[in-house]
Amino acid sequence: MARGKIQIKRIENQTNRQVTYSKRRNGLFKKAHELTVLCDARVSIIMFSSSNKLHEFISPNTTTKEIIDLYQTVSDVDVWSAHYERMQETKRKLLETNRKLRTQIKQRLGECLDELDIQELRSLEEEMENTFKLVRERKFKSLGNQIETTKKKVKTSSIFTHFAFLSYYLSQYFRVM
Amino acid sequence: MARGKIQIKRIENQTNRQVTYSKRRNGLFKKAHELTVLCDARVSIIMFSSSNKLHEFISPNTTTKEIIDLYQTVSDVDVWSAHYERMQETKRKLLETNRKLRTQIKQRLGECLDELDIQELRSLEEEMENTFKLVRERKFKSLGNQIETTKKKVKTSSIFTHFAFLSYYLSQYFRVM
DNA sequence: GACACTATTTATAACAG
DNA sequence: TCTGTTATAAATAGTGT
Repeated sequence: MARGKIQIKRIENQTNRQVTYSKRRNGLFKKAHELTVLCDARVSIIMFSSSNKLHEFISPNTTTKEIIDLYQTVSDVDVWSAHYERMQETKRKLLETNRKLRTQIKQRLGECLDELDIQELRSLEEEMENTFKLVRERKFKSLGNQIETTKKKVKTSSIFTHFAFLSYYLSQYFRVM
Repeated sequence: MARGKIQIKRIENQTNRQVTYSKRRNGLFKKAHELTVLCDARVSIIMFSSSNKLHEFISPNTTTKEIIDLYQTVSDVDVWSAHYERMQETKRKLLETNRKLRTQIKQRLGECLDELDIQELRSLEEEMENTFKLVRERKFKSLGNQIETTKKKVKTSSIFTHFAFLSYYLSQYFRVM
């Protein structure tokens, strides 16, 4: 018997609370099911008891995941938004950085030079000149290393192989100079 | 009046269905609220009407996100991972692209040349040489444009300004040659 | 469409076994 | 702790405004 009007406030007695939780949970789920059938709706109920026990209801012919995905799509107060926005921002910045890097590379390939003013062209020219020298030196050094290695290998390699490399080296050497 | 036992089956009349949906939804939310207070529980209800309208209930002092996060932790249903993984993958790829672009630029600044073999050095050398020429030509052309502009402006500019620019132009010209 | 009424059904708090 | 009973509160279908 519901003796006296129910006061809606926390049931302090642990046992009564537990019993009421169980009963009302069933009631709630029953109502949810009726609503589903009567009104052709989809309902997801997720609940945690005071002891953090999970109970859920989900309308037949759907899944909780489906409902949550839809919820995410439809609702503006997007539970995922904090993460999502942050990642979107990161992605945006990375794309922007990549774009700038690509422009730099293009300019170092002689493209998009129109965008540069005379000062920028001068810097770039100087930079290219320096790097060109560095690369040339490096290549020369690399060739030097190779000929050293070849000298050491010469005893075990055929005179033909040795000669072939020497020819290549010399051609590169004069190309470089 | 609830005249006659309610049959739990879809209400075919569109209007009645809509009304019942609204009424029962309120009833359900009220019950959920009572359960929250009486039993110290947390409840999340997400529902979609037959016309895909979203309605939700969430216990006070919590958020839908919290409940869903907890739900995900406790149950095995993996709600966000699909989205999350996809974005992580995108980010990873962008960072990788970014890294490669930076390496290319460094090499075009004469750094990190150790990583290149002789063939790569040769390509790079050639590329640098070509670009250097392009940049030089471009600068020369840019200077040419400036002197043209200056010629046209000469009537309205002082002879001093004109002479000063010409000196600069000539210094650049001989620098370029 | 929202609200008011009301006969009835339904849910349930307190209690009992 | 659970299951059942029951007096009573609450919900609500159908109707009217």
